[in-house]
Amino acid sequence: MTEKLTLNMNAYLPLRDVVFNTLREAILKGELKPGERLMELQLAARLGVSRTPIREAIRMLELEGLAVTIPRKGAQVAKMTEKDMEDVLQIRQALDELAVKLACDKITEQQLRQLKSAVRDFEESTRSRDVKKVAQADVAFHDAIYKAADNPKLMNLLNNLREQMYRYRVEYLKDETAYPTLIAEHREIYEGLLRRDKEAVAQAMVKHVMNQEIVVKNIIREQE
Amino acid sequence: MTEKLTLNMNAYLPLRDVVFNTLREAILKGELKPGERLMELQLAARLGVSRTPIREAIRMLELEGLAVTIPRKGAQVAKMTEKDMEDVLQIRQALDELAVKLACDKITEQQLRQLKSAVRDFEESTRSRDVKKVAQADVAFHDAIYKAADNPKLMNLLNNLREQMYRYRVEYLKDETAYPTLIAEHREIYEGLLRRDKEAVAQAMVKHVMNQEIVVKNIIREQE
DNA sequence: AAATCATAAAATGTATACAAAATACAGGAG
DNA sequence: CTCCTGTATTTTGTATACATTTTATGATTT
Repeated sequence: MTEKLTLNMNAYLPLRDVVFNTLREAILKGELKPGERLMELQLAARLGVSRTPIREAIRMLELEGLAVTIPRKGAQVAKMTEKDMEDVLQIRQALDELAVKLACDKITEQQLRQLKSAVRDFEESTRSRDVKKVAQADVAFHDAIYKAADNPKLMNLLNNLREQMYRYRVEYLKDETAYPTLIAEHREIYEGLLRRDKEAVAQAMVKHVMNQEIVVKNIIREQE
Repeated sequence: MTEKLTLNMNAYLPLRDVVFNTLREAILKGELKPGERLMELQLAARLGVSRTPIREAIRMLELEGLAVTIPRKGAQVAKMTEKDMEDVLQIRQALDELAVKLACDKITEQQLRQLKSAVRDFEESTRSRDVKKVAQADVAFHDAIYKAADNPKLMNLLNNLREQMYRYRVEYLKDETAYPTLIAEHREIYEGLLRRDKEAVAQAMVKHVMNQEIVVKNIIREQE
């Protein structure tokens, strides 16, 4: 529990949002560890604000599944067991399949071009050896598909699910031997969308998520 | 905006939770209408509490998608357009399909018996002509499947999606001519699970949700 | 009559104070 | 030494006060 947290003071955004973003980042980066208590007074002192915005930010973290609070006992950073991860990945698989199927019907020519360059950017990023960059490029690829699916609620859910496994995903992307497979899968998905071959893209996406599942589960097992 | 709201004072539950439940009910029952502003001071006065628990309850309503807040402008009851409803139903379809497939693998003998009686209860409820009862029995049927799927996060999501269309669902269940179809579909799903025929249950469930989609969309169109 | 601006009223944002509950801790009993 | 138990401390829950922003009002101008 280091003294790292600092607010990214954006004059106008309500403090609860600034605090929320700060805590969210800290949780995703692992600075606040799973199971760690989120004590209002302490956080308030560290961030130099009152308890009010802290409390509201915590309610918002619950919304994202990043914190769990027990009445009159306080909040802690959400823990994630292997089973939890399996559960999340099952859902992601179903929703990613849905997203790519919807995208198949609705994607525009322009969005196809954007997706193509996202595929290319991802390939390039893997050559940079910068895991953070790789992760970002991967997010961009999937976001392009989500946008094409034209279902904001679905996009929201998927972003949220992705966030819940962020920490493990970063670990996952450190394994450079996986890059060729990932690149190939991205290409396959892109080409399926280009041909608007719904069955093919659905299958490719399911495979893509399934591969992640296997690796991520291994990572969790190793950690224990 | 009637003076209806009253707190169900449960001595121990934090006020934010009591307020949350109260407002949630009011929104689902239609006492607080889509687009209506949720003003803290006013709600606080009506419910006889301070603004603090109101504010936290509003944050929690956002979590459920029942309220939307704009910084420095306040919260309002979430509106739902036909497109929103379509989006929700697409997601529901995918996740209900997932749930029933998972249930196919995991459902126990005991849970099968419970599901059977849920099917029977639903049939009986339709004879009662009490829409509220019918809705409850329908919820019980689906919950039995969700429980069998053994994925709490999935159950959570599905309950949440169901909640978001509660008002329309009740309208939907007022149409008695739909009952025979519903009963037949429930039976079909149950029998598929009994045979553990994954393809059959998935198909039956997709059909079931699709039928709802058609009817609910008609209802929305009529309202406009 | 419509538009604009100044001012007043009301609403949200934040901090703080006090109450109630949970936790930690020390001392004593067994 | 372990287990209670009661007290002190910490933490959460709630109300309230004040600051800031938004919204409403109404007079004034065109």
